[in-house]
Amino acid sequence: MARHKVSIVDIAKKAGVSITTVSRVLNGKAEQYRISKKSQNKIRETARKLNYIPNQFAAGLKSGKSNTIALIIPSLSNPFFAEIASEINAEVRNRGYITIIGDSDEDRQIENEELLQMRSRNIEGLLIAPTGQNGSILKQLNDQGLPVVCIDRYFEELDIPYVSTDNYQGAVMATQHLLEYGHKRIACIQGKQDSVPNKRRIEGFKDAMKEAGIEPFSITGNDFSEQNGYKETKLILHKRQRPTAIFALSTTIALGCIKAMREENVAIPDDISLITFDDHPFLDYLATPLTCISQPTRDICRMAIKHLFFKLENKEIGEKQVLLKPELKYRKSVRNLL
Amino acid sequence: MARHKVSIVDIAKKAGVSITTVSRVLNGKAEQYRISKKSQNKIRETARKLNYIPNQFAAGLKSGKSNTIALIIPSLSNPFFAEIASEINAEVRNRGYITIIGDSDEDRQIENEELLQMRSRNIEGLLIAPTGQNGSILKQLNDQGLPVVCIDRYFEELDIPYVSTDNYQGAVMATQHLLEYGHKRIACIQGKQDSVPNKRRIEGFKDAMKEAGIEPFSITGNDFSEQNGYKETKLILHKRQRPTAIFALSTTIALGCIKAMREENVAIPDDISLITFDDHPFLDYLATPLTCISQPTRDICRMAIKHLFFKLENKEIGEKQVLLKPELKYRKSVRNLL
DNA sequence: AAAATTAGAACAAACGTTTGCGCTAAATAT
DNA sequence: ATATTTAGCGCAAACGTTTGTTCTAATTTT
Repeated sequence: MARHKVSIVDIAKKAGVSITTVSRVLNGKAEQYRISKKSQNKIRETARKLNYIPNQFAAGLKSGKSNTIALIIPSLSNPFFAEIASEINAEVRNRGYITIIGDSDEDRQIENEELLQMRSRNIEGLLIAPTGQNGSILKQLNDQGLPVVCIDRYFEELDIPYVSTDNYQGAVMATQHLLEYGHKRIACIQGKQDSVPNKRRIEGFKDAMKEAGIEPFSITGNDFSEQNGYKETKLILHKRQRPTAIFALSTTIALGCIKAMREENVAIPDDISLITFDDHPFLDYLATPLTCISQPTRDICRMAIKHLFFKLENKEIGEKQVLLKPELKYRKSVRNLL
Repeated sequence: MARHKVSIVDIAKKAGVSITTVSRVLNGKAEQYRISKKSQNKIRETARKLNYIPNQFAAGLKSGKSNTIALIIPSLSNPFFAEIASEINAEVRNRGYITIIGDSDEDRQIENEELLQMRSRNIEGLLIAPTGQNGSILKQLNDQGLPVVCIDRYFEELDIPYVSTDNYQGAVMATQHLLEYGHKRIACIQGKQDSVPNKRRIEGFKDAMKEAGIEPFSITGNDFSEQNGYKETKLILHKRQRPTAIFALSTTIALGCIKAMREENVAIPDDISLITFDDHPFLDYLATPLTCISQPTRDICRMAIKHLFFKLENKEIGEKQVLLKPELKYRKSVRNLL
C-alpha cells in the first residue's frame, strides 16, 4: 500500500511528461494546449492507476478558485431551513460547485465565526439567512466583491441582494382571513424579533388589524421555536380573557401552540382558531389540518442561486431585491365565527 | 479599499518581524516559541487592523491538516437525516472542527463524486450514512487511515465502525405490538431495499411474524419517500382483501400512507392500523397520533462523533460497531382487535 | 573572565498546484 | 531554399503558509 499521497509529480514521472502537461490534461485543457491524444490517454490512465486525488488546497492556493459556495442558516433543525439547505445544495451541485453549510444557531457570534471560517476557505459566493446583527460585515463582504445573496432574512437598509417572501403581504392575508371569519381577539406569537421577516409580519398583522379598527389581543414571543410557541400559548391561555384566534409566525411555533392547547383542553378551532406562517407536509394530516401562509421556498432558492451565479459570471442582473408572493392555504384550523 | 488580500507577509512587514513569528503568534504557539508579549501584541493588533483572514488553502497545503469532517447523507430533505445533520454539525463545531455536508440523494454515483470531492478537500474524518453500493471504497478509505464511521446505514460484512439502531429489534417490537393487538394481516411498506436498516427491519418483521405462525400480508415498496408510501398504500387498498395494519418503515413513508388512506376514506386505526419507524415532533398531533418506533438519534450522533474523534486522537476504542436500542412509543394509530 | 544557557526571533525549504512564457521540431507557405 | 506557422510540450515562478534549524544577544553559571 502506497503510504505516500500521489501527486501530479508522480503521474508526470510515470507517464514521462512534465507536470505542466499533466495538470493541463487533468483540468480539461488538453485541447486548448494541444496535447496529443496519446499523451492524454497515457496521463489519464496513470492517474487512474495511481489512484490520484487532486489536492484542492494546492490548486486553490495557486488559482485562487475554490468552486465553493457557502450557505449559512440559523438552524438546520428548523424544517423550513432544512428544506432550503436541501434545495440549495442540489442547485449548487448542478452548477458544478459544492456547498458548505454553516448553522449559526441564531447566534450572532457563531454566525460571525462561521463567516470567518468560510472566508478563510476562499468561498466564491455566499448565501445566507442572516441572524440580523452582522449586516455591516455582510455589506463589506459584498462590497469587496464576494457575491452575497440573502435568503429569507435580509437587511432593508443595506444594499445587499436578497430573495424572500413578501412577509408583510403574507401576514396581511392571514390576518384578513381571520378578520373575515369574525375574529376580533387575535393573539400573535412571533419569532426572532429583530429578524426582518418577523418585523414585516408583525407590521402586516398590525396594519391589517388597524384597518379593521381592532386592537391586537397580544403580540408576544421571541423565537422561532416550539418551546417559545408552547410557553407563550400557555401564558395566553391563562389570561382572564382568551383570544379567539392565534397567529403563529412559524410552524415550529405553531407546534408549540398545539401542544399547549391540547394540554389545556382547548379545541382547535372550536375554542381557539390557529393560523401559521410556513407550510409543512404534515400540516394536512394534523388532528386539525392547519391553515397556513405558504412560502414559495423552491422559487426563493432558485432565484437566489440564479442571482448568485449571475454575479459570479459577471452577467447583468435585473432586480436585486425581490419579494415573492406567499399563498394562503385554506385548511381547517380557522373557525368561522359569523 | 485594499484590493490586495492581506497575508501574514503584510503583517510581518508592518509589524517589523518575520513571517515565522507572525505565523507562530497567530497559531497560538507564542509561548512555545517564547515570543515576547510585546511582539505578540504588535502582531495581533496589526492583524486585526489589516483585517487579516488566514488562507486555509495555504495552511492546509503545508500542514496537511484541514480541521474538517465530512458528513454524507442520503437526503437532507428527510427529517431523520436533517436532524442528524443538525446534531453532527453542532457536535463537530464544539470540538473545533467544521463539517462539510454532502447529500448523495440516495444515488451511488453522486455519493461517489461527493466522496472524491471530500477527499480532495483533505478531510480528516468521514461520517456517512452510505447508500450501500460504495462499501469497498469506504473500506479502502478506512484502511488508508482516514477515520470513517457509518451512521444509521452500514455494512455488515465489512470491518468499518458504525453506530446505528437495532433495527431488527425495532421491527420485532413493532410487529409484536401489532400481533398482540390481534392483527394478522399485516402489510409492510419498506424503504431502500438494499440498505442495511431496511433489510434488518424486514428480517425482524418476518421473524416476528414467523414466530407467530402468520404469513406477512405483503412486503412492498423501495424508497424512503412519501411518494413510495402513497403509491404502495394505494395499491394495497385496491386489493380484494385489505390488511388490518400497515407497518411503514419511515415517517416519510407513513406520511404517504396517511395521504392515500385519507383519499380512500380509510380510517386510522378503525379501518386499518398504522405503525411507523422513526419519530417526529408532529406525530403526536396528527389526526391519529402515530404509534412509532423511535430511534435514539441524538445518542447515535454523539457516539459516532465520539468514536470518530477517538480515532482522530489515536485513543483506544472499545466497541467498534454498536447498535442502540429503539423505543416503542404508544400513541393512537394501532387498534386493539381483541 | 570564560563557558554555558536561555530568550527571542529569523532563514529558507517545503507543500502540490497553476500558468505565462518560451522552446523545438515538423509542417506549410513563399 | 528560406521564412513562417503550427503542433506539442516543458521551465520555473508563483500562491500563502508551516516548521526544522540556526542565529544572536543577553543572561546565568562556574
